Amino acid sequence: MKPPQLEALKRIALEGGSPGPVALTSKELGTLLGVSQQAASQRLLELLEQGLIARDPGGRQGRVRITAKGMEALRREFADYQRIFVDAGTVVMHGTVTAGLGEGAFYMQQEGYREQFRGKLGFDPFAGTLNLRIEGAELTRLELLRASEGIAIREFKAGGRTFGGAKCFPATLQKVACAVIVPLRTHHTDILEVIAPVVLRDRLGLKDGNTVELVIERAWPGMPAASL
Amino acid sequence: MKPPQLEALKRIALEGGSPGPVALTSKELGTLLGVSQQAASQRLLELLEQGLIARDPGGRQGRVRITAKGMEALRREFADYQRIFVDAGTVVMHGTVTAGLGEGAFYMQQEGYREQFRGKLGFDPFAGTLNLRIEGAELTRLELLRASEGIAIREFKAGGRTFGGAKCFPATLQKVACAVIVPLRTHHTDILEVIAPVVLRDRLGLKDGNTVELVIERAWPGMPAASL
DNA sequence: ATTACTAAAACTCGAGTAA
DNA sequence: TTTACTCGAGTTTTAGTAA
Repeated sequence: MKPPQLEALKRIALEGGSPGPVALTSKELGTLLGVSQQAASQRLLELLEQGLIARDPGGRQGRVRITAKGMEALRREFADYQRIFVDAGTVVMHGTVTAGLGEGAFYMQQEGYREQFRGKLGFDPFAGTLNLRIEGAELTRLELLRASEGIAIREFKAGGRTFGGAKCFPATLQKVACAVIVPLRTHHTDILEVIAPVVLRDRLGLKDGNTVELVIERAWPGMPAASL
Repeated sequence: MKPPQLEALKRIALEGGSPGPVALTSKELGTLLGVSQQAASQRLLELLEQGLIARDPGGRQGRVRITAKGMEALRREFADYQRIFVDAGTVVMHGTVTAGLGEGAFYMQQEGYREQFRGKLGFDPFAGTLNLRIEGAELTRLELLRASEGIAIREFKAGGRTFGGAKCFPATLQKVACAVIVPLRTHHTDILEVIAPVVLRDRLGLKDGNTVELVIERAWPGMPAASL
């Protein structure tokens, strides 16, 4: 299907052509598309020929509905946009460097976590985390991340208490490889914790209040389906 | 933006142009779009001129990324498709006529429900429900319905027990006006209950195992925003 | 290799108009 | 009213080719 035809089909759908039928003359469609009545008539004939729409048979003219085949075509298009906005393998987020309370370092000292990071991320993390505050519209992406699978970090027991499970995602912070950690028992905050084999603050000269760009890998080819 | 330009922008996004940049020559883009290298080059120039994409400045040529403005345009398009598939006012579902356990009739005899149906749906329902089993992909639409507002039916007490709240949606079953009832305390089943002023089984000659098409009104102009 | 210009071919559009 | 035909004008595309 050619782009102008797709545009027309989408327009008909937006006007209520599915499950339809909807009253829509070629003149009206032309106005909606910003083309002449003749051009709109042409589009309708093309869509008709491809079996993407049907015209009300016995009834009066000017009634159009989208066929199952037409809806299929639109759904394929919808899936493309979902890939772009929802299922994108890479998520970009901007965060403001924020002082943590030091708990990050406490957790990162636990050998139960460290051995998992070494094995699953391929690096030995520095015993501390960089806290990034996420704002506004990008909080949606944090939700997307929480809903994603990631690399599982098991819970474990040590020193008479339980350390909860988490998941992490490989990421890049200004060209430095790192990882984002999302606790499973999530305390819905706007803070994202980043670990790396180096001291990110020193390496990148970061100070509280600086804004950085983080590229997170949500999904990747050959991603282990089950790492639990 | 003209349809062919939108098509090209979407293609670039699918190839990873956001946050990009992605390596994409005009020849490759042409192949992906089914047009010549020259036409693809033309598209890139048009998109560039509108500020929808940017080319990698200092670096080697053939690297493209989509700008914030370009992503905005794609998001508008995405929103259109969401309107078509997610927010559509009318939901069409197919169901298989199924024998109920008779509880439907018990509930439909309660005056506490009947008076609400009379007032809010505008018809006096027959004291029984038609059970439709929903299958496969259409279960998603059932979820959509459960997430929709609908017309609220309040809970009430009678005979020493509490009858739970529900919501209902005006619907049409093979040209007969009816309504779909969704209990608030939903027992996530694949059964949809339909009520009508007539005995649907008799009126339409339905038998267990028949498949029928149900057109449900999820939203309508002038819909009461709050009926709770 | 790449991008993008020119010129001709191929389309698409809208005005006029028939049915 | 409406749809959809023809035809000239304008636009887009492609091949060839320069940079």
